[in-house]
Amino acid sequence: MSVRLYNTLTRRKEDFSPLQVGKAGIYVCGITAYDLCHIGHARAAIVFDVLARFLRYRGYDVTYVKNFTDVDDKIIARAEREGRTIGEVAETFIAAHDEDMAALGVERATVTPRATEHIDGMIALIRTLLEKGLAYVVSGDVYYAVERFAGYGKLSGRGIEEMLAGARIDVNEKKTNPMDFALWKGSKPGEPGWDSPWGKGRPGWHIECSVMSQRYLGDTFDIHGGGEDLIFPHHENEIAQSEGATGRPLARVWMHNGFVRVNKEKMSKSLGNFSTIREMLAVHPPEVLRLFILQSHYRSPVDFSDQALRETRTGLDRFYETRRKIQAALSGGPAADGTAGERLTGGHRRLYEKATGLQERFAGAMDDDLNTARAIGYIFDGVRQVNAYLDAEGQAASPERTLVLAAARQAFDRCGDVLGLFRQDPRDYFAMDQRRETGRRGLEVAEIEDLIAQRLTARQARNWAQADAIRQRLAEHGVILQDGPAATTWKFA
RNA sequence: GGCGGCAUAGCCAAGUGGCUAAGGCAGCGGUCUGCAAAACCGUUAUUCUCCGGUUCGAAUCCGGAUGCCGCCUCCA
Repeated sequence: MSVRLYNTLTRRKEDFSPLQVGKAGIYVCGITAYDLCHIGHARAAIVFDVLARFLRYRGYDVTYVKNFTDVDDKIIARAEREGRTIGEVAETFIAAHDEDMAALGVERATVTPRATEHIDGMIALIRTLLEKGLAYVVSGDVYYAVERFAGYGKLSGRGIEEMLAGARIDVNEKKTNPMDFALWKGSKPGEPGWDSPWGKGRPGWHIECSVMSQRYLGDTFDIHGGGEDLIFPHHENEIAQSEGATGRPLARVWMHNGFVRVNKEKMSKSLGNFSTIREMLAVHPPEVLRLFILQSHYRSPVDFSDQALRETRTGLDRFYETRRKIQAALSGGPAADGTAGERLTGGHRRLYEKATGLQERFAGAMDDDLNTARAIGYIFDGVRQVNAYLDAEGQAASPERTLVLAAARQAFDRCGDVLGLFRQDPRDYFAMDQRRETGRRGLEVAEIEDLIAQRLTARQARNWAQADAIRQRLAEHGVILQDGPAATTWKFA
């Protein structure tokens, strides 16, 4: 079974076959560093993080390039407004981006180039395009002549004519064709800029990606990704630039993640209905955000709401409850003692086979265009089976139980590694949640635990009325108690 | 106006020609518990927006209708 990926270019799922056996080169358009990242950025980052992780799991040597756009009109505008340089503004938001992504468990890309580090390359590429007659200079600006590139529109599936029919593009007298786009923009006095053969100026938005992808991955590489809003014009223009210059295909597979919506409406900067990652993390555990996103297929739209996120948290809590039980059973139990899985019988054997088969089923779902939703379904199926086992034949410690639960734990860990989920220590997961929620609700962990201790005393005296009164009092603050055989644990509702 | 996507239970969400339509959340009944909570067991879509068609067989393919959404402009 090989990895199959949906290719926007062909509108089909295709078997992934890299240019070089065993290697995969991926380029994903990163952020423009002029503001905090929102949950749409989080989705794109998480989706392609999972792609890279899964390809590595499948044995590919992955080179993942994700750029930072650190020069652009919006950065310039913000810098002007705040009396800072564009470098300072970009630096601020790149650092914030890195923090947010780390919180969400997004691994750093192999290479994270910045546009301003590649101005020379951009100038060289624009020169080539001018030499090939694909671009023209107008008073300090350079434009790409779209109608001279035969393949223009092949990614987004439309022709120049029909795009013009829709015509909401701004009128710019300098352009020969309204669809032409800027490769280089001359700087106005006072604006930042770089010297070029066409005067002081700055690059257009699309040229950086053509240059950086070629620099780190070559003329043609395996996978190019980004949000679906980048299909047009950004990726279409990248194709025109790169393929126009090299005469070779840019990327073999184009992957685009679907949008984040809020109340059934596209979430976007222009609509102003966006939540930053930070705002979300103040209310929800980071792993819940990640799980919520991966519970839908990456190409479908996903609708955020507090309600939906709370439900996801309930599910994730359940996973970690089970993980905690496995941990407890394994730390107290005897060694597996050379017991062979093949010799197990009954319930031990059933779970052992489920556990050892989980990875394969999981990977099969992931092979099918990164079907994380189905893959996660298999994991939760495994969770239920582990719980059922622990309620039945797994109650007593035994070498068999150790073997079976260790197999289950390993299966969860291997799958979790690919998703970037399910890998915290259960104690840390619950403790983190408790810390955030006590902070939000103005409670103290010590207070709560003191009440729990008082209730224990009452319970030992069989004073149920008082014990229940304490539980009720905690419940009013959203604290739910769980009396276990060894101790009482608690969490927020 | 042009192009494209989606429509599966109370909600979220897999499933793209053939085994009982995954999984999560919520609900209900039961087991366990001092009572709860958690966990488990059972249960909640004879049917996949509607109407036609292809096929031995369709949620899955084709045609049409309706509804929702996205792109065509900076956007992950």
